[in-house]
Amino acid sequence: MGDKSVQKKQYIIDVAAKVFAEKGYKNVTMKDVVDACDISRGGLYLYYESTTELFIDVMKSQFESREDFTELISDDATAADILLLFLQEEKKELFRKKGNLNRAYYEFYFDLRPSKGDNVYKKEFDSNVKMICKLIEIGVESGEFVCDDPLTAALNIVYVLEGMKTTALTLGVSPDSFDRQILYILQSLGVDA
Amino acid sequence: MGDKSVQKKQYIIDVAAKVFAEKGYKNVTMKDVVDACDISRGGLYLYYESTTELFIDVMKSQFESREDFTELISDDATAADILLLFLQEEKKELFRKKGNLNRAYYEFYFDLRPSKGDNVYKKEFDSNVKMICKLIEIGVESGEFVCDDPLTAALNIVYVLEGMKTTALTLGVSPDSFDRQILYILQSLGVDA
Amino acid sequence: MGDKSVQKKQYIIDVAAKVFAEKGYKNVTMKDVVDACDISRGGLYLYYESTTELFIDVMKSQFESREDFTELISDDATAADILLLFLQEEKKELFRKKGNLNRAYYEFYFDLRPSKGDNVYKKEFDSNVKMICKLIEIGVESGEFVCDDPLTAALNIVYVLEGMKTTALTLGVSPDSFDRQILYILQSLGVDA
Amino acid sequence: MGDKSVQKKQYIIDVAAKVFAEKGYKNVTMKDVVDACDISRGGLYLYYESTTELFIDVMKSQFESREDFTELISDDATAADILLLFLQEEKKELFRKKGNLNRAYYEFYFDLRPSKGDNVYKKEFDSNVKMICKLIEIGVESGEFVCDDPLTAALNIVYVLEGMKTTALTLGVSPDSFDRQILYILQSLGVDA
DNA sequence: CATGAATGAGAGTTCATTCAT
DNA sequence: GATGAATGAACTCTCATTCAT
Repeated sequence: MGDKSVQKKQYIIDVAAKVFAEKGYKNVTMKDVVDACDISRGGLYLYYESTTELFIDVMKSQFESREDFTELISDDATAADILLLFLQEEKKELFRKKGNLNRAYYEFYFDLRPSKGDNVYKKEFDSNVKMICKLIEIGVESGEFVCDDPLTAALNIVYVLEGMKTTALTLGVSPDSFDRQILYILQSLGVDA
Repeated sequence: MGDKSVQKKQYIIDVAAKVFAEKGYKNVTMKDVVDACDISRGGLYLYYESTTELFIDVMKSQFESREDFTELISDDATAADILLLFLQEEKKELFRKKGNLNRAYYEFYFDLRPSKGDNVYKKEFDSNVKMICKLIEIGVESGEFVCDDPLTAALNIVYVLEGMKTTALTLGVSPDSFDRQILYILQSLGVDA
Repeated sequence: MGDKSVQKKQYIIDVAAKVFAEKGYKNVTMKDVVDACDISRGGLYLYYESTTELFIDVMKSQFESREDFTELISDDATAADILLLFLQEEKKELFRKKGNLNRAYYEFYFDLRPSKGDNVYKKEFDSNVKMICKLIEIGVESGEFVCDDPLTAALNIVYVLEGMKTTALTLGVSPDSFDRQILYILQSLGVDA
Repeated sequence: MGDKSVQKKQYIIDVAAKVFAEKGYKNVTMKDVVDACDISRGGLYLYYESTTELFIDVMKSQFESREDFTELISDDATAADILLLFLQEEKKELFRKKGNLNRAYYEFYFDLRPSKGDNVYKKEFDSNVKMICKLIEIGVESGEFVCDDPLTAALNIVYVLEGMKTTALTLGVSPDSFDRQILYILQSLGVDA
C-alpha cells in the first residue's frame, strides 16, 4: 500500500470518526461511511471489510493523539495540580462540541467484549488508572494526599469518570455537577478545597 | 384486551427480557422475539409495534420488582448498614447469572436520549440518589458519617456504580474489585472499616 | 337471517358506504370497515366475505334510492325541462359534500370488468341512456329538439357526464364549467338557450 | 448514473409500462415489476423507490411519443379533416391490442389528486383542449364549423372522449359506437356528414 | 350469532458484499 | 486501484381469514 493509499486510509478514518461521533457505533453502516467519504462502495471495501475493522482504526487514531499526563509530573507541579489538570481535561472532552466518540466506544465494546487482540480501550483505561495511582502515591509521599489504597482510589476516580460519561449519554450531566464531583474526589483524598 | 391477553402480554415481556439480557437492545429484532416466544409474526404485533415499545414495558416490569431501601431505615439498622446492604444488592444484581439488562438499558438510552415521556431509568437513578442522600444525612446526624455535601456524595456513589456497570460490560470487573470500591466509598464517608 | 340481522347488515352497508366514499374501493380493507363499524373482525365475516361482496351491496343500496326521471314525463313538463332537471340532479350529485362514490365505482369496475352476474352500474347506465333517448324522441316529436339519431345523442350526453365525473376525480371540474356543458348539450339538440 | 444505467432505466420503464397496462396502477407491486424485469429485488430500488415514482416516468415516456396535431394544420387539410384525424387517433389508442394505460392513469390520479408538481395528465388534457379549440376557431373562420363557444365545444369533445375511455374500461364500448360519437360531434359543429 | 386473538402469506425496504469493467 | 451496478438475505409490517370460546 503506497503513500497515496495511506493518505486515503487516513482520510477515511477521519471522516468515519465524525460519522461515529454523530451516530454511535451500531447505527453506522458501510453505506453511511461511503456516503460521508464520497467514495465508491467498492472503494471502501478495498480498505475496510466492516465497520468493526474501521472503528478499531478510528479508536487507535483517537488514542494516539491523547496527552500523557505522566510526563507532566515535575517539580513545577504538585500531584494535586496534575490530577486536577487531568480531570479538567476529561471534562473538556466530555463536553466538547460536536460530540465525542464515547457512545460509539460503549456500543462497540458492548458488542465485542470477548475481545479481539488489541483492546485499545483497555489500554487507555489501564494507563489512566496507573497514571492516577502513581500521582496519588506521589501525592501521599509529598503529604498532599491521604490515602491507604492508591490503586483502589485511582480506580474509584476512573469509575466516577466512566459513570459520568455514560450518564451524560443517557440522562445528561451538567458541567457544574462535574465540577462538584472533582471537588469531592479531591476532598476524599484529603485535599482542603 | 381481556385477562388472557394480559397474561400473554406478561409472557411476552418475560421472554423478551431474557432476549434483551442476552443480546442487548440494538441487536434484538421483532423476529428474535417472535422466535423466542414461539408465536406468529403477526401475533407479536398485536401487542407491540416495535422493540422500543416492548423494551419500555420490559424496563417497567423490571423496576417494579425492585426493593425500596428507604423502607429499611429504622432503629434496628444504622445508615451505614443500610448503605452497605444497598451496595451489596447492586453487586448481586451486577454479577447475577444469565446476565442482567444493563447493556440493553444503555443501548436503549443512547439511542433515545431526548426521551419519551416517562423515563424509567431516570426515575430509578434519581430515586437512588435521593435515597442515598437521605441515608448520608441520617448518618451524618447520628455521627456515623462525615460529609459536607451529602447530595454530591450520593451522586458520587451512583456514578461509581454506573462506572462499574459499564466497565463490567466492556472490560470486566471482578467481585473483589467491587468490594474494594464499597470499602473506599464508606471510608470516604468517614467510616472506619 | 332474522330481522335483527337484516338491520345489522343495513348498518354495515351504510357505514361502509361512507368508508368507500372517502377512500375509494381499492384502498378499503375489511379492517377499515371493521374499525368504522366498531364490530368484531369475525362479526363482519358473518355478513360479508370480502370488500367486493360488500361493495356490491353498497351499490345496490345506492341505486335503489335514485329517482326515476321517466316518471316525471307528463303534460306539465316539456322534454327539455326534464332533461335539464336530470342534468342538474347529476350536477348536484357530482358536487355533493363529503364525496360521492364515483371513485369507488370506477375502481371497482376497472378491477372486475368481466363481470359477476348483476352489473348494477350497467343497469344504471343503460337506464339513463334509455330514459334520455326517450326524452329526446318526445322532444323531437314536440318540436323542442332537432335530432337525427336520438340514441347516439343520448349516449353522447351520458359520455359527457361520465367524462366530467372522472375529470372531477382527476383534474377537477368547476360547477360553472358543468353549467356550460349543460348549455352546450341543449344547444346541440337545437334548443335556443 | 452512466449511460448503461440510463438504458436500464428505460428498460425498466418499458417493461413496467406493459405491467401497468395489464394490471392497472393499484394492483402493481414492486415485486411484479421485479419479476417482469427479471432483476433482483434490490436492483429495482436502485432506480425507483416506489411504483408511484416509476409510474410517473412511465407516463412521461408515453406522452413524449404522442403526436402533435397542431402541426398538421396547414393549407392541405381542413380543420374538420384534422379533427377527424385526431378523433380517429384516439379511437386507435383506445382499441389498441394489449391494452392501453388508461386504467392505470385513472387509478393513479384518483389516488393522487392534490397532485405533485408536474401533472403529466393535466398537461395532456389541457393541450388537447387547446388544440381542439384552435381547430374549431379555424373551422368557424373558414366556414366549416358553426360554433358560438369554441372552448366549451372543445371541452365537450374531450369529455366525450374521457367518458368513452372510462366506459370502455367498465362496461365496454364498441368501435361502431365510437364512430357514431365522432359523427355526432361533427354534426354538432354543423358539419354535414 | 358474536368475539377478537392468532396465524401466515406476502409486500416493502435496506444493506453487506461481490464483480465485471 | 477504483467504480458502482447488481444481488440476495434478512427484517419490518399489514391484512385476509380462521377458530376456539
